[in-house]
Amino acid sequence: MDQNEKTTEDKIFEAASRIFEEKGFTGSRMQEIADRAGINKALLHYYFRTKEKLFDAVFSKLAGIMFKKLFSCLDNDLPLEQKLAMFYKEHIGFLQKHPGLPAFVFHEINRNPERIARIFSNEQVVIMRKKFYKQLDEEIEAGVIRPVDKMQLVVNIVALSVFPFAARGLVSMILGEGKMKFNDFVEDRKTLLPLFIVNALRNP
Amino acid sequence: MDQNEKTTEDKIFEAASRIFEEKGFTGSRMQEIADRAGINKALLHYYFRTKEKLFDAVFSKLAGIMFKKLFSCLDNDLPLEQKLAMFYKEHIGFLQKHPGLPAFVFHEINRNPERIARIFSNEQVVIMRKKFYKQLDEEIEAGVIRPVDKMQLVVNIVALSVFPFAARGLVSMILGEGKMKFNDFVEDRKTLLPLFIVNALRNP
DNA sequence: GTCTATAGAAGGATAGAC
DNA sequence: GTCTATCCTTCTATAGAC
Repeated sequence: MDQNEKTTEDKIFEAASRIFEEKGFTGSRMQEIADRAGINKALLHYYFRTKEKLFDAVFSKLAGIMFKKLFSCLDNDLPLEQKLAMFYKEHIGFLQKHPGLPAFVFHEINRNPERIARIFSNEQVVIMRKKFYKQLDEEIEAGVIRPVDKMQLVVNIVALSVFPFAARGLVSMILGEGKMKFNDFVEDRKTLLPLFIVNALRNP
Repeated sequence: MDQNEKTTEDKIFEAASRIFEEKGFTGSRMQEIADRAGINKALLHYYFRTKEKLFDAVFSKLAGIMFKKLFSCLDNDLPLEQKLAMFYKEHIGFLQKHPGLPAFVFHEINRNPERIARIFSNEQVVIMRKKFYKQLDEEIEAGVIRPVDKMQLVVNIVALSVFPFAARGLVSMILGEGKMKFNDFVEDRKTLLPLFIVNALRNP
């Protein structure tokens, strides 16, 4: 396929992804999606019968990307310290490319909690958790880190990378004008956060 | 005023707060607000001419409550360790009573960044920051904690209390069914997080 | 597959009686 | 202040020509 010859379906899907991610389901208009895709409304309905179905397709894709990235960043055989360094580098890098994703996903999950269950097969979580918990247990056993509640730790780790993006309107404002300051701020976190966590876990 | 004799304006305001917080501006319907308030649509417009104005009133109030609480929790003369213990106890306690507030505020700020500037006078932030930064500098000077980027630390502290609420649909799902598990989970954080932060800041 | 035109429903807002 | 009735715009969705 030629690079510049996207199918109409792809153009629609990309347009819808941007609009939905930016404005949410209820804030988005089919007309605006059609305009951005460079076609008319009727064609939207020809490809994806309803707004709901179009949204479903987009949300599944975007939420899928987000979770897949999260898990893949934690799924390797590095020792904890390197794993954290790798995680924050990769994960914050990903979020820099999709800064609106967390707030979008969180908002839409609140609007319709059932939706997520379809996408987010618990198996992925269970497997990832099992593996990562095992690693933590071993490092606790070996005395590398102090004993901790593992679920709480996972939430802490993720919170520290995701939160600034979920709240980026606020964080940006406090940091001062311009996208650049926000980007520098999260860039720094790629190296600061692994240290922060490792320190928090160090045995006394 | 009698306890059971709320004014109509109050009934509208309370109904609107619940609906807007749950569904956001674009997802909320004036009809639904009227129904919950036990009146009809026309009366909504009599009190708050437009949906936009009604939303403005609600958002200012709710966002104001959220920030005021955040700042007041950090504004005391306790030494760092006690301050953190107090902060998480108070702040998580507050969020337990308003679990939908963070996602709501973050979403609406993205939808309309100018709105927040009107509410969120930078003065509050500047004053709070100055005072808290001074305390951190003193504790660094005294060797109680290691040198850190203070802005990054503030974001970390807030991220750890707020994130589980912003993402509570997800966190709840991972924890398993039922509100109770989520509530237990965040309840534990009131005592775990101060330790986590203090450890992360300890001098080697 | 793609368009124009339009049906049909929903939602915000107002007029006017009481 | 509060209600009923209704206007008018906006939006999703479809019909039908090409």
